This record gives sequence, C-alpha cells and structure tokens, in this order.
Amino acid sequence: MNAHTTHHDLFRPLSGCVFADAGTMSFGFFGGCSELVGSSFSYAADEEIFGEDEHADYVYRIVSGAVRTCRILADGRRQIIGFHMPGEVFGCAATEHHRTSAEAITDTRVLVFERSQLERLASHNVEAACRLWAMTARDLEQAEEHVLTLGRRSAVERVGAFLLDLDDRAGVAGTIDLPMTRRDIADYLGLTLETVSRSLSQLQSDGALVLSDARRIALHRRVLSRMLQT
Amino acid sequence: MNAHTTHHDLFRPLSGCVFADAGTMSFGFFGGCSELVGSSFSYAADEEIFGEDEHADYVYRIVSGAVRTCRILADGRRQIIGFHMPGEVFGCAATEHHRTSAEAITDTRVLVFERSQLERLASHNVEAACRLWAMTARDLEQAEEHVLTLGRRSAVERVGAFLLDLDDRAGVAGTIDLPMTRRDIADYLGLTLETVSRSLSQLQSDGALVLSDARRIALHRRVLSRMLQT
DNA sequence: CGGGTGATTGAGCCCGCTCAACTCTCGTGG
DNA sequence: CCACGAGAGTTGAGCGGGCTCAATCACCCG
Repeated sequence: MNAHTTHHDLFRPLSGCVFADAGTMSFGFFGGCSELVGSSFSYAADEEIFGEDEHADYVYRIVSGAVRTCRILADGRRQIIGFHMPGEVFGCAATEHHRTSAEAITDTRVLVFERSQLERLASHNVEAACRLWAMTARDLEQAEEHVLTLGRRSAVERVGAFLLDLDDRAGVAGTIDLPMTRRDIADYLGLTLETVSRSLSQLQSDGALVLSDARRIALHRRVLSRMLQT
Repeated sequence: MNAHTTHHDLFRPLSGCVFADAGTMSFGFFGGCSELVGSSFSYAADEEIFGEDEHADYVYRIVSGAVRTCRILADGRRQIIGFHMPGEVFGCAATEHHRTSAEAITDTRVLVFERSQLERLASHNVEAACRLWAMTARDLEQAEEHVLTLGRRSAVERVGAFLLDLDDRAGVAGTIDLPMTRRDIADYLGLTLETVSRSLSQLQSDGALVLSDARRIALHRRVLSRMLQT
C-alpha cells in the first residue's frame, strides 16, 4: 500500500486542530503553540511514510516512535541517510520531490504539516523562515559528520560515534534503548550487521558499554569519548 | 600564516565596490547585481581560507580556482567534505563557528561577504532568506549523496560517481580538468590515493574515460552511467 | 643535472565481508 | 502444555577488496 495516495483519503477526518493526547509534545511545527498546527497520524512498524522521488507535499514532526530515511541502489544496496527521534522534523526538503524514502522503525506517531502552508508562513514571517533555514543547516551539520564517519573511521569507531550521537539526542544520558535492528545500524554506518554486532561486543569487552539486552545499552561516555579521541 | 587574522588588514584597500576584471562573473552574492556586493580576494594554492572552529565572519563565492573544505581527526586522518568550483558559495554555515576548514586547491579568487550583512539582508528580504535556505538545502542534498557513495559504493563506483558529479558542475560536458591531486580525491571518497589511481586506470581500460594527462579526463558519460546503473 | 612532487603499478597483508552454525525470544497452533 | 517456525542476534572460519609499503616514472623548477 502506498502511504502517499492514502494521505488524501485519511487526512480528512483528522484535519484541523488536534488537541488530544499528545503527551508532553506541543503541536506547533517549531515546538511552540502559536503557529502552524499539524494533524496527528500513525504508522505501524516498517510502514512506508513516503517513497523516494515522491512529491513532497508534507513535512513531519515525530511525536513518538522512530523513523529512518533511506536511499536504495538499483541492485538493492541500502544506505540509511538518517534516523529521526521524537521531537525531530523530517521530510523537509527544499526540492519538489523527496530524495529519500522514509519508514517507521517502530510504531510511530507524527504530526503532519502541509508544505504549502509552511512556505506561506515562511514568506510572511521572517523568524519562521530563519528557523526553517536553521533546521536544514542542522541536518547539513549532521550529514557532514556522517560523511566524516563513513569516510575515515573504523568499524568500532563508527559504532561508538553512532551511540554517542544517539545518546546526545534522546532520553536519559548514558542509557540507550535502540529502536532499530543491527541491520538498520549497519546500513546507516556502511557496515554489515555482523560487523556491528562484533563491534558492540568489542566495545563491551573494552569497558565502553554494557549490553543488558540486545536493544538496551548502558554507555560509559567517558571511556567511549576517550577511545574515539574526539 | 593565519588567513583569518589577515582579513582585517588586507580588506581595507579592497573594500567597497569592486568593478574590475571579474570576467563573466557577477559581483552580487546571489549572482545578480542588485544586492550585496563583495570584496575581491585571492589565495595561493594550498593557502588556508578559514580554519576549523574559527568564528564564521565571512561567506565566500568563488570567482576562479577551486576550494576544498576538510575535517581532520586527532590522529591526522583527513576527510574532505566538499569541493567548490567557480560560481559556488562556501563558508555559509548557520552556526557561529565553522565546522570545517577551507583551503584553496589552486590559486583562487573569491568574493568575500560579511555574514552580518547577509543576515541583515535576509531579515528584511524574504526572497534573500529563501535563497539562503535553498543554498543550504542544496548543500544538504550533496552531502546526502556523498553519504550514499561512502556508505555503499565500491572504489571504482566512487571514482566514477565523483567524475560524473564534477562533470555536471563545471565547464564543457565530457571534459574534466581536475584541479585537485589524487590524494584530495582519495580523502573526499574515503579511499587511498593508490586506490584512486588504480580505479582511474580500471575505468580507462573499461572504456569509460580517457586520461590524456593525469589531470585531464575525457569522460564517456553514457558508458560510465551504465556502469554505475544510476 | 639533481631534487621534489605527483602519479602509476606491483606485492603482500589486514579489516571487514561472506557464509554458516547456533542461540534466544516470541508468537502460533496442535 | 509443548512443538514449531520465524526473526533477531552472536560468533566462528575463510575470503577478498582496498590498504600498506615500496619501486619506478614523469614532470617541473632550481
């Protein structure tokens, strides 16, 4: 099923102001409450949110869950471009069409905003335009860090840097609940799932972390930072 | 010598409107003539334009030559984040400080704009703000393509994709004059200079290009595109 | 001429990939 | 209740693409 074509059908009953159970998350696009208001929407684990080359009509802000954006080569090789966590925005390209696909990693709830409305807001409101720019610039910063990691770091260093980044972005510092599989991590870091698994074991035996469960990691940030000589 | 500190000294005699010999290049920041006007400035080959973590006071547009932006790890490993060709803008981070250094590859002439002026312009002029956003978005697009290349392509594919990209961006289609060394290309593609050299030889024997000189390449775009199954 | 830098090519090695075996968990159904 | 299968993860053994080290060549500038 194509998530794009269903938007038009499924949006109607949800459109307008949504004031129900979003927990501590605010509804506005930029995190405040006074500007654009989005429609709540849910995706099951592994469901496609939008596809590569699809027309970019909507922009998304994650309420709960996690999302991956991917590019696929003709022969099936997959590169995950980014992971997106609660509070973060994705799908905000400046181009007419998306250059990645996006899929929910776990069951995920998002706020959906119409791109046209966002553009209208930006063309009136200078502050909104600047915040849009800042968001894209932040994505660029992350992409450049990603390039450094893929170009010049070893497998263990990649996994370590990935965990530090994830820890910076979510929940309690030092405790990570991975929403994604080893294969997802591998496709993000340009490795195989076996190498990711071996690197995690290596980091554990080096005392940089403890794997209580396969998806639950206690990070020793000091040790890890020193290992990466960041 | 630190290029940053010399700006303040060397800028004075060049400040104000510059109407001399810029060839076909216009002076305005965005390519038009009616907005911001920059100061012309030159750098010798391998001269640093700005350093990592330096305060981002200026934004640059290349008139002639070529520029690389780099990140260096503590142990000396270098990753080139991007190459910039005539007409392109670099140094336009949204952060207070640069996250890369920038160096002239060959003798390079640039137009220098004050960031503060650019920001002032963007805060008045919605179109300028949008074009700034579009520029950053374009950089992001390139960075994400770079991530795909580094994460999931083989050595020969990386070199091929690099050449196609370079050919798209400069001069006569199908003819490339490389301004950078094999080592620069290697540090951009996450390879070694030997592997870049071997990949070029391989591509030549596969009929995807002809190396008339080490720095001069005749591309057979059809053959190359098909090889990369883009 | 010699010295230096950039590029090419060869030989051997190693990190990460491939293939495979095994474990563990979880959900389903007899 | 256990049996079974599917998916996720770990670990081992061997292979190979790209790295390392080294030799050689071309070219430029003194």
